[in-house]
Amino acid sequence: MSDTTSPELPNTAAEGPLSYALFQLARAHRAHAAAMLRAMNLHPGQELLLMQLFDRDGQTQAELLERAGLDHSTVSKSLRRMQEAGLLTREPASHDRRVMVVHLTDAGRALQEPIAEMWRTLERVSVRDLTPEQVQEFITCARIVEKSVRDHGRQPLAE
Amino acid sequence: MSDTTSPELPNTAAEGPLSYALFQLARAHRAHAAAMLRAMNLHPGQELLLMQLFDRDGQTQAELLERAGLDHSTVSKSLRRMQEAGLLTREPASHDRRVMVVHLTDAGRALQEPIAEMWRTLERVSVRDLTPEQVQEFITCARIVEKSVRDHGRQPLAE
DNA sequence: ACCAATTACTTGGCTAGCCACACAATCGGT
DNA sequence: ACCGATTGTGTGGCTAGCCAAGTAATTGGT
Repeated sequence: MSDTTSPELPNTAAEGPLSYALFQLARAHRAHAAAMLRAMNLHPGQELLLMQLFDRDGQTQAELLERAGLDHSTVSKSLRRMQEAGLLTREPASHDRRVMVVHLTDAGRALQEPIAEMWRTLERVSVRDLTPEQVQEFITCARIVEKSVRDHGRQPLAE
Repeated sequence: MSDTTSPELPNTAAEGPLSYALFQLARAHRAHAAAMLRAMNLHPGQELLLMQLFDRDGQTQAELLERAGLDHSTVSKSLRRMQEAGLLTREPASHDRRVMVVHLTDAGRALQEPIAEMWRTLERVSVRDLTPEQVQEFITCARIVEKSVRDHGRQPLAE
């Protein structure tokens, strides 16, 4: 079985306690999600595009990459592999022959419930030792930090 | 400039609110770290190995991958590239010719302060809109969730 | 003393993800 | 009507990261 021991924290990590804790948590969390995704023959990241298609089938690649927040080349390659895997189809739009319209196949739609179950399981495990108040506070803080980081990207120093 | 708009959250994400918020936060956070690492000609992940070497120079690859929590092949390739970049040296140990002992070069050691500064900057941006109490609570919860996820990997169902 | 098991590392193969570049189709200004 | 700018997508190249298989050196059991 894989090594589940928490990594030793280097001294430099003390320069960013929250950042380093977040980084380690995210890796463990993502690894656990990846293991469940692999059980349904999906690679990490593919579920995000599928989830967008569950909400609205027939989106263009531009819409998908915008909503998923990914690079266009990443989406292009990932969709091609999922097409080869029989999860979706890609056809050029009639009105604009540049855009590729993406549709789920039955096999793709069949993953909706397994993916939802994956998120439920991941959530159940994650919040296992937290109080409901801690869960809410964590989510609130996560969104605040995410906004801070994103805004800083736009406006490096607004002082 | 890159797209800093927060991705649209799919309906399926509601199945795991904390998990999805964590996932989105981690991506934005990591992207910001990656941008700063790129400014010092480092790729994401390389700073983790360097930080271990800052703490103790002359470790073996086995020690490094254990402490960093990475796959041995990932470490092998990453160290080779950093060696080619002149950041470190790898030499077989005299007592056991299987093990590779890793030493920092001057160029590698020179990155200690820039990496520390990167973590400080990342931390400053991250906690910008949080109270000190929220920061502490977030770190506490992050460690609890990390432990829950790791333990679940070892012991899927202990009921 | 010898051979199997273990250990440390390397390599190959795959996908995610980014950037940079290329290309085709559409749009827009003149 | 034309030509430049923009938009949507694809491709190549790079690294991270995982798994699986392979190699070399050491250890251990008989």
